Amino acid sequence: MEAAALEIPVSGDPVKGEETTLLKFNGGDKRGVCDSMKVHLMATAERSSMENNSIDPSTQKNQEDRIKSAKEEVGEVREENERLKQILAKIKMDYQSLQMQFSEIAQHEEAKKSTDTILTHQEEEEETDLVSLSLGRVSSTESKKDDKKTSFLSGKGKGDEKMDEGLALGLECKFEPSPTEHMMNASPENSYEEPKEEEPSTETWPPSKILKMGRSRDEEVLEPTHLKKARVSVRARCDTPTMNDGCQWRKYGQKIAKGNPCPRAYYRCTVSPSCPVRKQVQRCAEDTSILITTYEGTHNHPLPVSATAMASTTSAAASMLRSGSSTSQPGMEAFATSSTANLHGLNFSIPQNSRSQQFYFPNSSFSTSNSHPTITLDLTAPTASHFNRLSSSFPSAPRYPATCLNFSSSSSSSPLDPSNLPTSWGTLPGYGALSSYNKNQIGPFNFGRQPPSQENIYQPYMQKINNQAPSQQSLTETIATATKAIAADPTFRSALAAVITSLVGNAGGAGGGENHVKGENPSHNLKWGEFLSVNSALASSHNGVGCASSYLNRSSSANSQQQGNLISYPPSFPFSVPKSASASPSDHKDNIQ
DNA sequence: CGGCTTTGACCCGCGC
DNA sequence: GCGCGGGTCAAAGCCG
Repeated sequence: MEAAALEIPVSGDPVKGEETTLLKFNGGDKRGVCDSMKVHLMATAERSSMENNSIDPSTQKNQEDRIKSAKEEVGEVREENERLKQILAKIKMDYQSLQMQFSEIAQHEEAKKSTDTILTHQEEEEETDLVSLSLGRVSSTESKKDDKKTSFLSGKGKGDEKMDEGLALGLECKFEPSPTEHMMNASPENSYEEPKEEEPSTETWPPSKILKMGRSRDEEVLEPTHLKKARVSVRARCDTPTMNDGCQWRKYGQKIAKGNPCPRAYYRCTVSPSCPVRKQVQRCAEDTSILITTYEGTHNHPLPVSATAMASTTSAAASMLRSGSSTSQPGMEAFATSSTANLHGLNFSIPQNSRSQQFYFPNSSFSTSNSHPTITLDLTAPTASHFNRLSSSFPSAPRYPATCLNFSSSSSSSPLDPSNLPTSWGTLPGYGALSSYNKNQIGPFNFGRQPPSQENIYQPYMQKINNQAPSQQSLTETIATATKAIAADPTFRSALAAVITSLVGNAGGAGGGENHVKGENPSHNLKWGEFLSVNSALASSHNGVGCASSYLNRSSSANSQQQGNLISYPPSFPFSVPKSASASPSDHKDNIQ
């Protein structure tokens, strides 16, 4: 507030040449005015009292005049004070209004920048081969913040967040192999490109594809070197050595890769002897709680229903990757721009010429390294901290994915929460404070564990397990989101339509996949809701450890009533219950019955 | 005993 | 051509 200084000449009798006193005060300060008046009056009184010693009628008149003048001055000062107060009030109001306007403008700017920063961040990520792709995982708080942006998509209550989260992943990335690929492979390049689907969501494999999928090296050699199999990398927080994607894997090697002290394990699909699919599992060096699973190749056999979720997800991602690398950029750009808000984000990095073009979708990313185009599904980082992946997302970010399957997080009531862990977990060597275990629990994205031998390599890292919580969105919300995305982006309509079809059409999880070679999973015969419910029950009764499965289980039981309500959710992630995370054949021996 | 994991060796591609 | 690193093989060991 400005100081309006008033100088009030307080003069004595001019005639007598009395000294003049200047009273200064701040206009807005009422107290200052009063004090000034006091001073003035006191000075006047003193003079009058002194002058009274030599009483003189004429001087008395002068004193009275002075008093009057002083009173007048006081009145003037008061008026001035009032004026200044008014001015001050005006200034204050103006300031407040300007402040509000500024805040509004700032908000608008941030909203605009949110999309701009996307591109900026993508440039940052060009340095890496694998660009993070977080499928909408957002913290609970962040998700609320993002509600503004995505509210038009979701428009759903909080209660359903959990379920949607699991489904969101499917919606965002799950594609029915056939329709999606047909669409995506429209470009000439794709005609001979190796299928990137890691795990097809359905059994409907195009014959041509199956023929392509030879495991023999001879066939692979035929592939153009520059078009090696695309890879789909899934980053997820998981306390278990590998995440259970529902498929059967056999470990055939392990190496210490450069730049990461954590060993990289190599698995191959054992569902079919000739299945060419490989996967690599490695912990993130910067955040060992994050498990990076990279899929390569395409299954040449029907998949268990439990494996279709991840298969669909990776398939969709791979399809997008291929599409992005082969189709015209405008298409992808359109997809990116229109889907950014709707689909919780995919970050596409599509090299064009020497420089990669990236299209940001908050939680997902595409990138193509030289020989292995890779798409990373980052299920670890909140959308907002997408670019803080690897390191910052874990410690700081609330672990409440808003839109995706929650691979890594668990709520306070999560199975990973010590308070909820089976008591027997307390002493499991590989899990720090955790303990022994019995069986894996069934469930979608069941991050199963591996035998102790394999867990050993991760023992040091298991100690970082933290309590994490899932947050999921409703199926309807997700579908609404996808629907809007479709509406918004013509180039991606088909793909998302396929996704939705796959999600909804598969509801009930009937048939589809076949049970594992070894060990039947009774839950396969259950509908989605039943599946979840059963899983919940099993989780509690068998000391289940699965990551995502437990989350979904929980969400299922949370949204419904324990095991009571059987919500028929699409079997996006109906994974089986392997004993080990790798879901190896042997693992299924111990499938929960 | 069968099957899986482990792990060192080997192969291959790539960059210098 | 050489070295490095990624990926795979396969024998040995382990486990149920």
